[in-house]
Amino acid sequence: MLNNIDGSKLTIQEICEIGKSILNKSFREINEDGSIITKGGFGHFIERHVYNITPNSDSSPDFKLAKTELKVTPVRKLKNGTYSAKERLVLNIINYHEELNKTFYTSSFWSKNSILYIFFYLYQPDISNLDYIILKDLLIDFQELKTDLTIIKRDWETIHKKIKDGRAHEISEADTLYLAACTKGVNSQSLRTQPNSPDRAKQRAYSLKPSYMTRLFNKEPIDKYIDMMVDGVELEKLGFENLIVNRTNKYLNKSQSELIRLFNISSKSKNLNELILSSMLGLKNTKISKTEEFLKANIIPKTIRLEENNKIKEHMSFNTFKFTDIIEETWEDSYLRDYFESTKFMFSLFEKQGNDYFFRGVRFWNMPIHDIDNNLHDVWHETVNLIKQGKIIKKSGKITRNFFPKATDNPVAHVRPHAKNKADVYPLPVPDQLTKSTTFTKQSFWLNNSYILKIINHLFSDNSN
DNA sequence: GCATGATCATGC
DNA sequence: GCATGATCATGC
Repeated sequence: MLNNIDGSKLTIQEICEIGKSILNKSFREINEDGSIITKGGFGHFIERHVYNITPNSDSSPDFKLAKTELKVTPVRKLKNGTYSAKERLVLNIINYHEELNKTFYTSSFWSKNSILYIFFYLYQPDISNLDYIILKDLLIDFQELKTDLTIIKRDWETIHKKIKDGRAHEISEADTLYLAACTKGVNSQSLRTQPNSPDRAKQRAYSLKPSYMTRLFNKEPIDKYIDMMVDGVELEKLGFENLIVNRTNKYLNKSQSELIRLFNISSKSKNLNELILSSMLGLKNTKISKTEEFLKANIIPKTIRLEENNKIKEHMSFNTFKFTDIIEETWEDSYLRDYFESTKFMFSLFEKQGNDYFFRGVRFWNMPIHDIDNNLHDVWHETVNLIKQGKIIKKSGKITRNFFPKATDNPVAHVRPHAKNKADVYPLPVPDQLTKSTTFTKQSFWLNNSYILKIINHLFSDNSN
């Protein structure tokens, strides 16, 4: 496009000026020699054809003078007209040995990615990737995003601590809020050695979570979202999760009815507890899940009720899956695995005593990789196998019995109906052996109440927070 | 009483 | 109209 420029010598202003000139253009329009784009090649394409940079794998940023890293990433348009990031933004690969003795500001993450210049293009499933359109450019200087930087710094320290502790093989994306260590390799067999442990760990790269990328892309109509007005000093000292735990601890052991009176809540709905939690955090008329921090970090609030016999009555439900989709997946790229590896939960615990439920606090949790890749994998694998064989219905009648894994079959999860009613169905890829039916009631994966109870007992066993 | 199947309530 | 979070109902 511009052959007389040298990307390595451009200033930030010049980079952005050139960047603006390719907005609303397709890759085909930018490209002049008809070259194709291979997987992951969008970045190289822009480097080569727009900025005259020869792709390399330096530890320094692409634009040397401007100390700015170039990124090109897809968004997709949802049915409701809004946009969301299609993927996490993958940054540099982590060398566990080299990162060991670094601090945040000397880390490979910071030296390469402290300033990002990002192009978002619109992904569309049925067209050639050369026809994707560049929708937007965005310059991100993390120094200027104070709250984000505080959280990202803490995220980096969380990852760093696992490396230091010889636990790189236990790293999970959901350990952290905005900055994550995602797997990056040809396959799950891309293992690397790590310091302080004989166990080999999956190759990982720093990345910005999809939820965070979605917020970056949608930054303009910011009035729709509300920051939690977290205090910078407090955030730096405690970290986001402890800050939330501390704030809500003020209301420990108060009953639901007392809290409703205190906060003047009139609703009788099922999300009552979420409204109570919002009020504890000082949010007026805003759901916690709609706040800036929860949106960026993809934290899902869940309410847990402990009964008087110290048991949890209900299992925990998740999204339904399509029988036709799940059999096309491999475990490594399955929706289920991705969901649990990248989602953090905020559990708020209410314990029953007499006729009321008493607030026992809030804890954050994400599923350990070991549970994901063992027990959860078993349930998923068994389910996929049954669908592929058309082995679904065991006994048909007023109450239908099915072959899917039960809560008693596995310590972590099981499969159960999750639908409007029995007639609310998805198509089966293979007709059911017994009934020849080509559809079946929508199902979802559920976490066993016994598993949740174990987690709760563990999370709430130390009363230091 | 528990495990599993069935369905409700809300919000977008 | 449907996804999502949550809870109810039935049968062993």
